[in-house]
Amino acid sequence: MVVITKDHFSIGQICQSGQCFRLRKLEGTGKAEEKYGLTALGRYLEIEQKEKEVVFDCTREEYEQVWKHYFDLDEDYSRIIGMVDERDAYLLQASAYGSGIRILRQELWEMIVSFIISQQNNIKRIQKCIDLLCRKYGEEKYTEKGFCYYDFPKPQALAKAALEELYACNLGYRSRYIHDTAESVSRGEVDLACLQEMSYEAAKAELMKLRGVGVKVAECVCLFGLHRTEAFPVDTHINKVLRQQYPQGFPFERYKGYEGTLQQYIFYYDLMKPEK
DNA sequence: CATCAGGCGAGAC
DNA sequence: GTCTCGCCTGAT
Repeated sequence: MVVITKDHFSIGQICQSGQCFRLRKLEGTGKAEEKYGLTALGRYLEIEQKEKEVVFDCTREEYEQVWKHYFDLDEDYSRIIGMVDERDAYLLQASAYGSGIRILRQELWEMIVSFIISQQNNIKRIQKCIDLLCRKYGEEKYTEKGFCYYDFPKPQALAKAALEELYACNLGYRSRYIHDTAESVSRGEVDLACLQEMSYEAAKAELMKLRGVGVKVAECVCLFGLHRTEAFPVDTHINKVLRQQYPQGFPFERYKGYEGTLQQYIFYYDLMKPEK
């Protein structure tokens, strides 16, 4: 057990922010007891959200070596929120509302597949699709306590899948995209290892060579899979907010390097705030 | 029944 | 280069 007491860190908000589709609230836990399960990096982790602290069910060593980095706990998010223009009432409200969100450092390949699936789709169904893919094509593993979980499938495993089988995973027309993208990556036509070293624009262009990856998906992959926090994915929610709240244009210049973090606050606020 | 969910690709111009 | 359209599928 590792107990973390840190500002701007809410597992519940991260879970609902829709950046990680394999962080789930465990059934049967309510307001009094909020427990979450996360499958990532070939591991399974249980996390409990308490009033002012987050409890990781792992050793101090695993926390220091793996999860601290994964949850971006070295970044000071109060500094980012503090950058918000005092006169920008909307952004002040949005960033305060989702102040416990962090930009996770997730796995690149998983992000590519997950955000291809996300297009014209809703979070619930996206999670279901990913569950099915993991069960069918991911490696089956067990925790020390005997809990069964599945790794995210490798590119080669998905490239081998028949198109009909992908349709059976509820992917719909995205089946073709997943199939072709898995082939491109497993053949090395797009080298994922190189992306880390590339500039943001170059990495984005490289990702867009993959079928089913357009501007929006590429930006999500850059933000969540490469931790390029300058990426600012514009989807239907963000588009609506930009039209309604920023008819003169969003002040991107002011927030250079942190656009993606603000995008998450705006997205989450628009998605979650009561009575729209 | 129509519309929408964190869009994209193909084709027309 | 920009614009339009069709697309799997489940929820409302």
